[in-house]
Amino acid sequence: MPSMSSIKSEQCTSTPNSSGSYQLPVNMSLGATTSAATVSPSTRHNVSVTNIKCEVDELSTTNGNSLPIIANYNHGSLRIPLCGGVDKANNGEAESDSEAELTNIENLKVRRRVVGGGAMSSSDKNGPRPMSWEGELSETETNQTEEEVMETETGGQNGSSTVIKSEASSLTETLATVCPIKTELEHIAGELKPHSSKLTPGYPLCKLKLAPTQSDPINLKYEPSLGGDNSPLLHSRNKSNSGGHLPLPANPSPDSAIHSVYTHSSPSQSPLTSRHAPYTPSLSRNNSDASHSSCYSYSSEFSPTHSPIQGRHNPPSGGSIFTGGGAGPPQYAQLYRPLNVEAEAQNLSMDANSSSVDPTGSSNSTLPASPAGISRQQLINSPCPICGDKISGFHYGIFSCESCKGFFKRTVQNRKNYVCVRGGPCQVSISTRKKCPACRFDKCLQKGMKLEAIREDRTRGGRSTYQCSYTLPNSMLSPILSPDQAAAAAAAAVANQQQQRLQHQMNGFGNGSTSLPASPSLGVTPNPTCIKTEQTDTLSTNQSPRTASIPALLQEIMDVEHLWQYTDAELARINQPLSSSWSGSSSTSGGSSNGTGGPTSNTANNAQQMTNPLLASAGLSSNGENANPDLIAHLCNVADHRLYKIVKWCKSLPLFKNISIDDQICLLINSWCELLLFSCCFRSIDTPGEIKMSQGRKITLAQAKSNGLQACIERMLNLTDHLRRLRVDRYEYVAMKVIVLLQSDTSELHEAVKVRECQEKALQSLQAYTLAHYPDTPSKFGELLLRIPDLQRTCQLGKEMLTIKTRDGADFNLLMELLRGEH
DNA sequence: GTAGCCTTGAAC
DNA sequence: GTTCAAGGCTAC
Repeated sequence: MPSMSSIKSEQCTSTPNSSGSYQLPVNMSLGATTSAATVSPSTRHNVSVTNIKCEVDELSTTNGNSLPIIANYNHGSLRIPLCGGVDKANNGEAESDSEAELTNIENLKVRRRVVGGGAMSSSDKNGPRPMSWEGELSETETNQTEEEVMETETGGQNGSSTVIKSEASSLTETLATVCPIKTELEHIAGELKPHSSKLTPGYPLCKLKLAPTQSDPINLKYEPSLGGDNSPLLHSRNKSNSGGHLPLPANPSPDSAIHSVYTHSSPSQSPLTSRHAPYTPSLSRNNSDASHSSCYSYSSEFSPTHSPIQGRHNPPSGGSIFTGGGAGPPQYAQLYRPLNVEAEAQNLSMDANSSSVDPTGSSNSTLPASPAGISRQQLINSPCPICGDKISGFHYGIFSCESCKGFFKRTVQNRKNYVCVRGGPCQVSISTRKKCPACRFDKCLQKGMKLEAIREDRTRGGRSTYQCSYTLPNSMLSPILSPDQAAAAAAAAVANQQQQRLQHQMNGFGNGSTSLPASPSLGVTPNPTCIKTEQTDTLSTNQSPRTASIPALLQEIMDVEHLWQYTDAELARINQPLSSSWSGSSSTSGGSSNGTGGPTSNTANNAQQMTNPLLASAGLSSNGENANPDLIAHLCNVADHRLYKIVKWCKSLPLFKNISIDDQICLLINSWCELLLFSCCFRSIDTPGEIKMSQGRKITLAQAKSNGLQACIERMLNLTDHLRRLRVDRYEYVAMKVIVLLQSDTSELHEAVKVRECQEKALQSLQAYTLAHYPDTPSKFGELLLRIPDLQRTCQLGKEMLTIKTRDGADFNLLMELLRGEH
């Protein structure tokens, strides 16, 4: 993994060319190896823009690294300096370690996607109707195990905790062999839970944990062979997991860190989703096309030995492991279409027609019924996978009872965000399903209910056409899939659930009718240059009045900007320890190093870190008067939370959602710091000479000098001055963030072209916007882009400083892991 | 808020 | 016309 430091610091003078165009600093990210990023002329997207062409020239640095320093924009001659950081040679060792770690992880990475990803393409419109038969089965066999665990958990808080650990452990073991990254997520999920419980009142992040929220046999049954943990990082974490914290490994992988926070916090980009057409966060009944190409995977309640499924149909053409002829339950494939399995583990595809089943339950095939199969009626007679009640039909993606159907409908339609007072998971049964709606909803998602099945327009009648995306449980996978494949599917199952949950959470934002914080209030000082702050909820996005001169894409980007911001409630909770009861013992991240409240670094470092621009960029900081030794850990944890916010934000971006998960992670690794610092600078536009932190706190250059942060703050001030001079408004700001995020010139990208195209769209939108709104300053677009190299260099300085300041061994979670990874 | 029953309407 | 998965209604 190239590091930022691989780019040699260099600064040039920029001048516009005679044609008025600019060279785009394409290589604004961190790659040591760069490629030409060409933004080809395009007239797409209904945006009238000047054609953009970006090319990157490479320049050999003194240490032999290829340094892209020139981007030719629109045949222009303006040479944009690319600012780098320290010489790569200075960080060669660390980088090497990082790369080695990444290589390990990369090699072990779960296969998430279908090659080609075309299974869900619109060309499959002639497929069968979705669902009808593809759905839940009896959990007769699994109930016992589940109930046993539930009984344990109902023993109280301790019991609950035990169950959670047990499940996490089980899942860890399940995934450890082949899915080290996912396993890391489990650890991080557990670690971040305390964070979350303090952070988000409406829908705590703890609910985003990857560990099953119920005692799910999916994760309990599968017991892969261990010993396949090839990740030193994972191994380290496994060993130290007992404490519930995440000790940093000796050679922490920045990739793993980002991956962890990324997938954990927002798995909305599930392998399934990644294959979909652009996915709208809204709950709309708008996917009829996609529905015809729907693929199904198993519900999570399969019991292979008690399968109620009857296989009566010819196996799909093309063949798959599910089509019979071998060991395992091939009959399942004739009724259930394991999308996730196909996508992630097998790259299989099942022909929809061939897998169709008569919705009435009557056999329409001459194939003999499977001994294990049952009719639809038998299927309906099975217990509801959520509560165990009688199944009434196929509702929102699974076979469920009427009450759970209604509950799911009410919860989604009314955008309820329940919070489990116990922190979950609570038992959900017929007798207890009313007790904890939070856990019940969790289980609905876990079992496969789909948010998109709820019709936004509340249209009645008709057949629903959403995409069904169950995840094959390991109990089903194990006989027919390799442990790798099964684990991949299990991971996808969890991710799918997380995706749904996050989606629901996102849909709840900004809606006053929910129990969530009433609105996505901005956690930072509103910028005076903000010309529009349309904070529409996702459901009403399409109906919101739009300014015609604002490109649709830009508006979409703006619409998710609230995810970047902290709510007032979040800010209040996060900042609480700064001013009151921060005792140190609650250091959620530093449990292994400073959990007792002892100092983790000296006072000087403390003071410096309190005003560290990176922490400041997180939107939170101390005023420097709080000398509590654990403040550093707290602030860094705050920065961790900021990373989570970034993840949530970026995964909701209209462009970003269509990028593969691997590339999303890569992009995020490369740009997270730039994004943070840029937001901090933008926030400070109205305070010349000061970098504005949260809640009105500011840091001046003089203060920075005393803390040894002069260089970084100076650059931040300089960048802020430019932003002020350019009168960067909020739309431009959000567009630039996306452009910074979508750097396609890192060698790690699997689909660099796709990323480049996405960036191109963002560029076009920004250009169209600036031309439309600032016709008197046609150079504004180019000048905005010119600020990105400044941002990069500033970021590099900030990271270096923070890295130096924290080399005393303190454990600061993701942020520190990222820093140690030289990212 | 829950949950059983009813109504609706697109797909077949 | 039938099916069935949506949303609606309403007693509790």
